Amino acid sequence: MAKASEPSQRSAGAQGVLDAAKALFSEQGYDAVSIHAIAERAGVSKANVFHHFESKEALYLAVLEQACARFSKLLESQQEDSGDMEEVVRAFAQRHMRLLEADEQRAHLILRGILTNGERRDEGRSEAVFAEGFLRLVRLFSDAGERGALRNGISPALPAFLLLTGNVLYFKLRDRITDSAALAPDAEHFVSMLCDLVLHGALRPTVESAAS
Amino acid sequence: MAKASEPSQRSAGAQGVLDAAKALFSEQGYDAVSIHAIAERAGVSKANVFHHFESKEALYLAVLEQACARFSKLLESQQEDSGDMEEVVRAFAQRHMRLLEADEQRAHLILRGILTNGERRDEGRSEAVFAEGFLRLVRLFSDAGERGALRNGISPALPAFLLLTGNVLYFKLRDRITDSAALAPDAEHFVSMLCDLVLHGALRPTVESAAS
DNA sequence: TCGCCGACTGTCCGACCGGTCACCCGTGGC
DNA sequence: GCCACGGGTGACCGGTCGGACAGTCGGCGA
Repeated sequence: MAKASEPSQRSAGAQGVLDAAKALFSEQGYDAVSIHAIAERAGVSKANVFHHFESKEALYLAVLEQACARFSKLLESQQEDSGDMEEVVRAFAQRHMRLLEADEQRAHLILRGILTNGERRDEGRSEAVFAEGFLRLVRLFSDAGERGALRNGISPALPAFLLLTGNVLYFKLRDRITDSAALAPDAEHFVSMLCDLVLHGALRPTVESAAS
Repeated sequence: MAKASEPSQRSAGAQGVLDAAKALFSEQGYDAVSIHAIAERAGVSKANVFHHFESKEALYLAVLEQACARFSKLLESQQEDSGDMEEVVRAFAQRHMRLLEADEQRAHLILRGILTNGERRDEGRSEAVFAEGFLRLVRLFSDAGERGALRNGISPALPAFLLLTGNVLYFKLRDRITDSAALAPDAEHFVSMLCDLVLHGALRPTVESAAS
């Protein structure tokens, strides 16, 4: 049977189930979604879902795996050799945000996997794709630290952490903050401002950055 | 019946159910926890749970309400009139982190309510307790901005956002980062470093902060 | 033409879900 | 002695869950 294999190219029916499951899981979470609901949304019978995936858990894992794989692929296709490190960091953060916004279901799915700890249903896959971006950013700041560009007492992991979690939480919460306290007019402005603050807060001042 | 009232002083049995529910909800989420499991943990019968709370949803809400009320009370009991604003911010963030750590179940419960959007089971209560701290911090930075202490292009909401979300995500993820990339030896160091970065990144440099 | 195979379905199952109900029991007031 | 009452219980309800299974159908290679 083709259930356990991973041809990365599913049959049309299986992909339809996968898409329906992705939509529902991403917005309601694992427990709140029934196989019946997935089948209905995909326009197939419930039994057909089990024909393509051997269990609900396996289906969830397949959905998440596909999401992580695509996100990861897009993330690592980002080159980062364009001159000075400030620009590299800004470009990275900006593209990271665009990656989140490119497929909101995918992003919410992965974030759900990271933020709902304990359950361990995803076998750490969503965590891994987060760590991937995180470690790349850490390396950038770590290199800067070895060049003496980091301020004293700042761990290289901190600005990396703030950049990523800032992006992620802005993405998750933006529609619930907008009016109470204006954070930013849109995502691009937010990322720009975020980079500005974090870079200025983490890096040792240079000569040309004397102006505020 | 005492079900709908809110005497804030439950009977011993009811509080036992409430405590068991808090523990389970906070670590598994609403859907994954059954009344049976709550009853078993509380050492009472399932029917007894319904004797004290009229539905599962009402029980969840009661748990969350108690958690939010206590967190909110502790949060607003923090005075913040101790000299210069840097120290006020540092103290605020430090106490905010201690508030998270003081009762991890409570913190996870509230964070779950904030991060699992959409479902709207909590009627926005956990969101409100987050906004409470957020708006207080925003006001601090907003005042600083009016005194001209904020760097150009920095919205007062941004440092407030970073401080709170930094705390929260460190709290949620710390045990899954520790070895891969050292973020901080402990929570107190993290908060200290976080404040350092955010304040330095948000505030206009003063004369005595010329040293890195 | 036939047989096979994979996609797909209707139907059924046991388990468990949230919730109800009649009932029991210890205690305090009369 | 007796009754009212609130905490607590076991048995039970309808419904839904994830999952199993036998079987139908259409296409395709021999």
